[in-house]
Amino acid sequence: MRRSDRLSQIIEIVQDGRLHLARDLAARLEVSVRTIYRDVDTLVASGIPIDGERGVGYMLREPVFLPPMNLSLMELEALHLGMAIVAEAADPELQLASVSLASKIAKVASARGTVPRNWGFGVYPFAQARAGFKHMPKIRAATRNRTKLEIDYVSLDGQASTRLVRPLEITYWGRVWTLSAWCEKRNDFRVLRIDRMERCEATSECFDDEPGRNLEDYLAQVNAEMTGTKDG
Amino acid sequence: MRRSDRLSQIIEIVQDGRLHLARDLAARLEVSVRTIYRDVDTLVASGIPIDGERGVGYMLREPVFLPPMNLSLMELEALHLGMAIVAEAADPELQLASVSLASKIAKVASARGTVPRNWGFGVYPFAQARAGFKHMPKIRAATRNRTKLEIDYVSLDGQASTRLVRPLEITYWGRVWTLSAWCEKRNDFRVLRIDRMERCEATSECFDDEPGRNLEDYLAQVNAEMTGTKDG
DNA sequence: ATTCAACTGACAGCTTTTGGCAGTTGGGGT
DNA sequence: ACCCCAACTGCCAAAAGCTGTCAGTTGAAT
Repeated sequence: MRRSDRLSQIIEIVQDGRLHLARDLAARLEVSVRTIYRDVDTLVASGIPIDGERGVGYMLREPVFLPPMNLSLMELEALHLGMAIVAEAADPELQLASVSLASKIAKVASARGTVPRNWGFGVYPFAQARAGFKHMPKIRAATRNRTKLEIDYVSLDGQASTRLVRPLEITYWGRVWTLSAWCEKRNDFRVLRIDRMERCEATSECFDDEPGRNLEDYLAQVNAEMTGTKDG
Repeated sequence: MRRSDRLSQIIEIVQDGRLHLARDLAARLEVSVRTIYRDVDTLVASGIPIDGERGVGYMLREPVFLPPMNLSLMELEALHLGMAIVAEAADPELQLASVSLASKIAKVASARGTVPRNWGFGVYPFAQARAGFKHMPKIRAATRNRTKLEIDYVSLDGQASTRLVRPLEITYWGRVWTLSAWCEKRNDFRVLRIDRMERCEATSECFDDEPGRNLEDYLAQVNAEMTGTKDG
């Protein structure tokens, strides 16, 4: 058995929440006690929270260990969404857990361009991630297929409007999903909160990657705003 | 630098989505090219999706890599619940992603006692994970505090009943949450689906760890059923 | 004070990893 | 058809890391 396999095995054994003696682990894995001490050392050094107490034994503090894993973008999104929902819907204990898990993941999966970086915007603490979530499939499909959307929207100050937009990018803000779009009505870029959309219909109207109205230019504009004159 | 550290570093480097030559990696990590080839082999063998093309270079196919992590039981539960909800509520693409993520996690975090192993039972495909979820805090608390619960229950065939139970273990079946409990009415162990509970109240009545009526004996009984005479 | 079991340091022997070398393979360009 | 590039493969000796044994020390509980 390779060393690395043995290390995972130690984790698996210790994971049951009960006490384990180095002696027993040694017997089970057919190595010397000394080696177990060294292995435990290695594991602790790489962040696995094994508590050892003299005269007592070993125990894993946090009972579940997630080995390295690959996620598709979609899976990461599902995870974020799930945590967002649980954070609001479930009982306080689970809320805490989902928030802490989300932050663990966020800390770790911040590869450029995959998870939207949190710009300085305020996060809207009152919104529900679930609200208006029913529109997501349509919006996602329209964004992919480059078809325009017709949206009944109610802005935060209660103003209702109907607009035709070119969906560019869906962004998740921690608790709120937004759609960055080119608004044909205002003839400008707009960020629409998905939970404020009363109605959302796909149209048969397609749109092209017109300069000045595409995602790239939108992002460029946002970046300019962030680095340039910072005026309300 | 240890080998395992080098492996993680390779992942980190390759994660940027751009092309990398073995030669460059070798220079950066101060090892020979030969070693890089071997390392990439190791990584691919352990499931990290690195694409290598002759004459081109290396790239990571899936852009998000989750390094090893420690989760509390509660966090794992939040994750499972979140995936269960997303699997039902969201659009098809996200559904797929949440299911595949859930199975990845399940495959990996299947330590005895932490995540309930999937016995041969049928999984109820029609239920909603969210249904009856409002009872979860009470049930969880009662399970921890060893206080009995009074439950209005409607079985699958429509039979309504009110029972006093000792909550022993909450189990997640992929789409349904159940409570394994000692039922004072039937004087036997019962598995109650949480989404079929109409009402669920904590009582002030505590219970002790009586042999024959505790979790250990319940699990033993289930195990006996699984390994012994397999009769409907 | 004794016991228990986690820990530590040292050293010889063993296993794995590494670098270098000499190839092969597949794709793209000329 | 030819060449070039860079991923890949097999082989071997040297280097590095891992392991077991042994002889201790430490901290906590009894």
